[in-house]
Amino acid sequence: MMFEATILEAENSTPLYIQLANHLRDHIHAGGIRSGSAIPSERDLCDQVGASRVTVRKAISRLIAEGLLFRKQGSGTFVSSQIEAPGSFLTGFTEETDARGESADTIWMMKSVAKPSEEEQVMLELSQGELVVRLGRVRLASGEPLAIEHAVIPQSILPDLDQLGASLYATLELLGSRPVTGTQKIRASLSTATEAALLSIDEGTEILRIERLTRRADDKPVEFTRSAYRGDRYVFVNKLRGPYANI
Amino acid sequence: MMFEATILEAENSTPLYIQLANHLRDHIHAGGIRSGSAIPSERDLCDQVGASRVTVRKAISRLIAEGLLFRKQGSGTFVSSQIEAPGSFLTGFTEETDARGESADTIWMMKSVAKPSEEEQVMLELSQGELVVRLGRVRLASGEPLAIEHAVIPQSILPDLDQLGASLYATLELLGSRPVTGTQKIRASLSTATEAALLSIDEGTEILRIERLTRRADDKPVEFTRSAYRGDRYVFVNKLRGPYANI
DNA sequence: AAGTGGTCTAGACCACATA
DNA sequence: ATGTGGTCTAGACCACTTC
Repeated sequence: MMFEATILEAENSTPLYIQLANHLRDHIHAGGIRSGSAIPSERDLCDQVGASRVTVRKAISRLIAEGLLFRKQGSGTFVSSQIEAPGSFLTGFTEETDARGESADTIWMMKSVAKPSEEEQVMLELSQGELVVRLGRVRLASGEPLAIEHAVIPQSILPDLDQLGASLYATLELLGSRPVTGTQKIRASLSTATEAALLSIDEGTEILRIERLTRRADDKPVEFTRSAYRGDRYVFVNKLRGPYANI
Repeated sequence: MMFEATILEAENSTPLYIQLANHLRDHIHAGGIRSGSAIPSERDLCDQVGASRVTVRKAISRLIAEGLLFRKQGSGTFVSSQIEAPGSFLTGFTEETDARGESADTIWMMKSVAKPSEEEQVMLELSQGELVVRLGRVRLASGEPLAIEHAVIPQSILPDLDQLGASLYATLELLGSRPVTGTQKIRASLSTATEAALLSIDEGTEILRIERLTRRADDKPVEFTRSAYRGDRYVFVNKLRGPYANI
């Protein structure tokens, strides 16, 4: 592989290391480097793109954080063998379903501004009197009901319900409230009569319940979502990565 | 807060940025800085400990990856408000149970070297004829059965069963095969008769099934574990972090 | 011995926040 | 205006892998 010095534009407001990471990612995805093969050494990349080694390492670290590359000291930096999707994170239902090759649909049950419950007030760290947006949805995969989702968002974060597009996460990103951390609680349970009706299953069938609280970089809670997934059709897949994969 | 230049030892083989991260973490946990308060600026830390800014930033990035700190551009670096446990990762049953303040116990059902099943051969990417170590355990929390775990490890990674201490993960770390990435599949299900007997529950009760494959930094599979948790007592808690929290 | 990633320095300029 | 984090450079030495 050989990059040209011209691929990085100093005038571009995007940091050099992100530009370089994007170029490398594109090149690898385009088949420029096979899985298991080494990318050029850090010093070679410095020469090729005209950047310092710190910058090159930062670009590589980003792709390592995504799971696309891994380093071997004294040997080189290599393309991971993973078949998996690239480093999306904190994905919503739509992205996840698309990634599995299924079509995602939504039946809206609720979309309103309301007073928070006591629990929601605590979870979302709301100030007295602050309102919330409630989103109730039945989620379909390949045309069949798969999950019930009930999301609660502080109104201060999503002041206008009309701003809400197809994807909640895409909307939040646009509004500068992209969630970057969170906590999920997952447990096995049995379906209630209401859930059974909405999901077209029998009452008392196994259900996977997921409770998710996500936060912005400044730790402000963004979204509290409770979901109930059909236990017979849904498997929660979870990629693990140690905190020090990159640093 | 004021650090002394003497806290960092150049002769120590531990990198400076890790020494500094450890000192900062200890200082914060000892109550030296309250949640929400700012730590000293990066340049101040440089002066105080006699390190370059790159090194100081790397130390801080590590603590951000752990979730202990967060940065606000133009403003400062602050201690996160979380009450949660520090940044352990890919935790095993023992660590997790301890963290909840419960006592963890184990009843061994199996500890042997055996031929892998076809599925295990594929999952663990074994070469022809390679054997595996099987560990079958009932896990107790506060004296009551909580889960059944069945772990499979390539014999090449754990050649001597006597090396196995109380914690599988601690042993793997010692052997240089610390898992750093992995994939988990979680689903809701109902207990079989055998599981019900082992867990002291009724047959057909809700069960949370977890399947986990972990890998080393060089992508070699380390451990394939299937677990069955009592649905009425166990909640799987999962912290989320975007890939770019640090870089 | 040569090449690779791992660590580290001492500067510099920019964008943003706070006052 | 000052201080903060965000980016970037051009070197250096070390530890490890490979030949």
